[in-house]
Amino acid sequence: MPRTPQDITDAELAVLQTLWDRGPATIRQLTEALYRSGTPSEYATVQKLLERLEAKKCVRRDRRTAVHVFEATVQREELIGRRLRAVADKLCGGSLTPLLTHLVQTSGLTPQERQELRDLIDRLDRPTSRPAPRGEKGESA
Amino acid sequence: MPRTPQDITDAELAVLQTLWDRGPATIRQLTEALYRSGTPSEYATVQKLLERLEAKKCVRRDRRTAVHVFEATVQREELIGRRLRAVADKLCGGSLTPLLTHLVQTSGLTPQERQELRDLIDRLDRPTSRPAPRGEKGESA
DNA sequence: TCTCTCTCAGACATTATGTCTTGGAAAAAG
DNA sequence: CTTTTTCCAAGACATAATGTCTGAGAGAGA
Repeated sequence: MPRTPQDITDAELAVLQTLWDRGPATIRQLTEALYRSGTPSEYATVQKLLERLEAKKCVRRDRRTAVHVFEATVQREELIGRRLRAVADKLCGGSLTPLLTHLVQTSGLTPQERQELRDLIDRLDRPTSRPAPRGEKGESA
Repeated sequence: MPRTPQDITDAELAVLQTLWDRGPATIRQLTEALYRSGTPSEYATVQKLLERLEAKKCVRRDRRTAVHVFEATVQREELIGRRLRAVADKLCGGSLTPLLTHLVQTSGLTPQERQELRDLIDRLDRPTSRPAPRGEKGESA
């Protein structure tokens, strides 16, 4: 049975993370961010990874400039969604609710997080009202 | 960058699914469940997959009987948890709450499912019917 | 013009993974 | 007890994915 190739590999993800962090960038900038040195091989590696990311529609390349500039076209959220769906497909017959149940039960939510979650669900019930959009939930890096 | 090997591959998972569905079984039983015929090659393939699953502690082999009997030692739930944690590690700095948020927002819950989810969360607040809640390593923020 | 960096295309090495072969032991059949 | 069948064990093998690297040309700038 043929194996399912990974949608995005670890090395590719590292590049993507850098693009997420620093915004559009050139190969050289990415190379220096990922490796310390800028050896030709490393440069070419990043280049290849970008080429594959482009083929996978995860990155857009601006070819108008002499030195191409790359930009992520896939957001972190989107990737998360993809991976979650992959897990659901392989282990839950495609349904996402088991994942939800699992997470609620095992992720050790604090009372505060539980309350936030409740609020989030409540907000789904009446999508018309748009309460304070300021999410105090800080993204941990 | 060395790539991270998959914890459990697709073919291994197929074997595991069969064990989950039918309970403890021999290689032959599994082979016939997975393939229709029982050609020696296919038998050996299943054998190899079981061997790897055993090495990964996902399956226990009872060697006391002449014909070994295999049993899953990892439940579906557990695997789900592992994969979710993998996603969290790679995309959310290890935190599971972003996954939770994402799922609540995008999985298109029906009003009934939303209510069930609320009930589930409420049950976490007063674990009266449930004895000690699952021991969790104190992590997260 | 000369030099430098870039792009492009593709080679390469390593590993993962699914498949298959062989050799010998144990059990079953006679 | 001998023959036959089935099983276990160890490992070879082929393919594909993935990370890395090389070389040829093109274009920009000094």
